[in-house]
Amino acid sequence: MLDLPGEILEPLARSPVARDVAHRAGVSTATVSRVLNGSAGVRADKREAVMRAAQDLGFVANGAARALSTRRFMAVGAVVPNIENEAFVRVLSSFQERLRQAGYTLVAANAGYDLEDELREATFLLERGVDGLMLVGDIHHPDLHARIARHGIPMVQTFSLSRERPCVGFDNAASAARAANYLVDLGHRRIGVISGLRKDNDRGGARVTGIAQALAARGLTLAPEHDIEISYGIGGGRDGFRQMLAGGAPPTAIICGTDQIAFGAMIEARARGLDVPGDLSVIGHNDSDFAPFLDPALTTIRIHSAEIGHAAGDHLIARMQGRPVVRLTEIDAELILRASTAPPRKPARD
Amino acid sequence: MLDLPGEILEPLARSPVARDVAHRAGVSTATVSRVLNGSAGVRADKREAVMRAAQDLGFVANGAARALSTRRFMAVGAVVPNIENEAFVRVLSSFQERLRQAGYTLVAANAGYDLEDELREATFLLERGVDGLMLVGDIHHPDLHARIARHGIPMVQTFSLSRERPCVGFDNAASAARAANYLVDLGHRRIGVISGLRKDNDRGGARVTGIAQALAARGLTLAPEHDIEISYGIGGGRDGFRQMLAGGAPPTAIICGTDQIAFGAMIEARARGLDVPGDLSVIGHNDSDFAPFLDPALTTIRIHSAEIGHAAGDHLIARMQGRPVVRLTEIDAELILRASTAPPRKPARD
DNA sequence: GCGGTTTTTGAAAGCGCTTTCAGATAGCCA
DNA sequence: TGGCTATCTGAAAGCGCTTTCAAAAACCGC
Repeated sequence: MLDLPGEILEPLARSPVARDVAHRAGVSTATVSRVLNGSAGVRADKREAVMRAAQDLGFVANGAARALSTRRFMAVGAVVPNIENEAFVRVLSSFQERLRQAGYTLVAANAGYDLEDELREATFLLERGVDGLMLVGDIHHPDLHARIARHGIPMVQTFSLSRERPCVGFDNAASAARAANYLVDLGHRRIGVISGLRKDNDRGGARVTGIAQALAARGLTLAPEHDIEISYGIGGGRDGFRQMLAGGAPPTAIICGTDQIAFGAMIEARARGLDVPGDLSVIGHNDSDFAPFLDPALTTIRIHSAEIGHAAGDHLIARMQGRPVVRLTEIDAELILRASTAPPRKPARD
Repeated sequence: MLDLPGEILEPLARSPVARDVAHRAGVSTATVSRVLNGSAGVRADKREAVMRAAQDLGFVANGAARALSTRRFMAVGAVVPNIENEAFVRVLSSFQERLRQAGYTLVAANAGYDLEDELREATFLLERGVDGLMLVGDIHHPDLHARIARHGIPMVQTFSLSRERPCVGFDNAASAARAANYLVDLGHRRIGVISGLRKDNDRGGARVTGIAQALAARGLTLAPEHDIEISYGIGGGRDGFRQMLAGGAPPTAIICGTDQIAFGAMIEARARGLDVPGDLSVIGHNDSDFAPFLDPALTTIRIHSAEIGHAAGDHLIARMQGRPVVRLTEIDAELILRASTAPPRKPARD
């Protein structure tokens, strides 16, 4: 059965509880609790005795009982659109890192870009008793915030900025606009966009808006046939670029919603005999691992995922501990210049 | 404040508890519990009343209290080496899908390829009261299984097969051997391996062993200078292939621990003027999203991650519900042939 | 060695739910 | 309608921990 060194453990019949420890140490459960939670005011000898007894018995406090008693679960929930998406995974990972350090457990759920599903998953987490909640974006089911408020737990939104809610993110419109301006500065006049699904996705929407506005400010327009919305992934990028070519004069540069989409678009461009960046400049989003290794290396907007996760974690921890926080934390996205962008071969003049 | 339609809600002072619902419905908390847990034997009118009262009050049962009472947390833990790794993410995602359907919550933790850390994280989850645990691989800290046993909860290992423990996985040695045999059949004689870190990683180790044995069976050997161990990632693959070239006669084919490594190796090969697959055949592992889109498209060993996750989930759910299960589930990995492998240009004859 | 602190300590009361058990109701048949 | 059984229902006892509160013990200066 069990073979921890030194002592035969109780037959698995019942795992030890605080009372057992108290008994063995010759104190009350109150003292056991005090010792195990590090509160002061326990005489050294008793403290020792409790420690040893707990050790000997292999005592592990029952989390449910503790949670019930303290009314804190020491768990935090996160609902992200796609738990398999690299960008969200990175944020979750760094978010969890912080939580873990503070003794919290992360419980992540998948909303699949659907507000109803997001509400359902968030509700599930609330029922589980999470002490805080992380969401992505600023568009949610109308009931969601009421439900969260009802539980009286703090919430923080990530990835985009919000004027109403606590958030940690960046200005999607501004960073996409920066990419657009960069392309215009290079001499591009016909610029296209391939974004992922924009429904219920403020990030995607804001990016396109930002680009359109940036172009407008320079006297250009985002032609409808150059504004493509497709499903995520490399395949989506290929399809998207194909669609774009189907619509009249081809763009000389495109901005893509993710690096995967950009990769797909580059593949399709090459398949059509177009040179990147000679005939087509390409900009991605997220700075995926593979972005610097593509051929040509991909210019992309780097989202500082780790910082977002850390900041969101710190924010929530602070609020759960009743400390003051700033409502909005902006983590700047950064345009990483690589080889997939260049001036258009012959400056388009339309 | 809150604005659910129809009724003013209690000021957030205290969220409603079962007693409130009981009061409002004119029944006891016992009946409330019975209704909310769907147990039979409650008269229709009372059931209705309880349902409506719960609805009106926005009642959500306190998970901790329920867990304390039922002694089941309805949560399952998973400790994976790297929560950001695509292969593990996919398994976690499908694993969670199943758990979620059965009403369980997944709590995932990161072990970082370190047995001590794995033990620590698993202990943390056990303390939280998970009802089941998923691990990766068959190598663990010597104390880990004793601790799990002490909590009396079921555990399932994934990704590799085990002769001792319940598991869902595939035969890493056999599938890697298949890749090696395929290369030998193509006419390759000098075959190299670039694997990720093998310390505390039975999957990596088994794969290399499988390859070495397959080669041996065909009268070939895996030269030490062609057996490279590097850190994961595209950069690792580049470095690995560079190292391999530094050691004498270059291989005509390599098998890589992940598609990322394979991608890196291909980049390095091209940078050296080697043609893939003309001068070098490359096989990866995992069939990542980008594998079919590389140039040339990558031959790789596809791990059926979704099946592993589902099977692991089903296994654990069954055991938590006291149903019988098979101890070992093998999910075959599959060699996906693409364009990165071909016969060697001039059959090596040494 | 004594009265008056200042620490330590344990008994006991929850936390909010489930579940047992016995009593109350309803249902059924004669 | 009465008696007996089959259903329903509520009171109350936990689940295992934290925390309050008052009592006990230790400490202190004189």
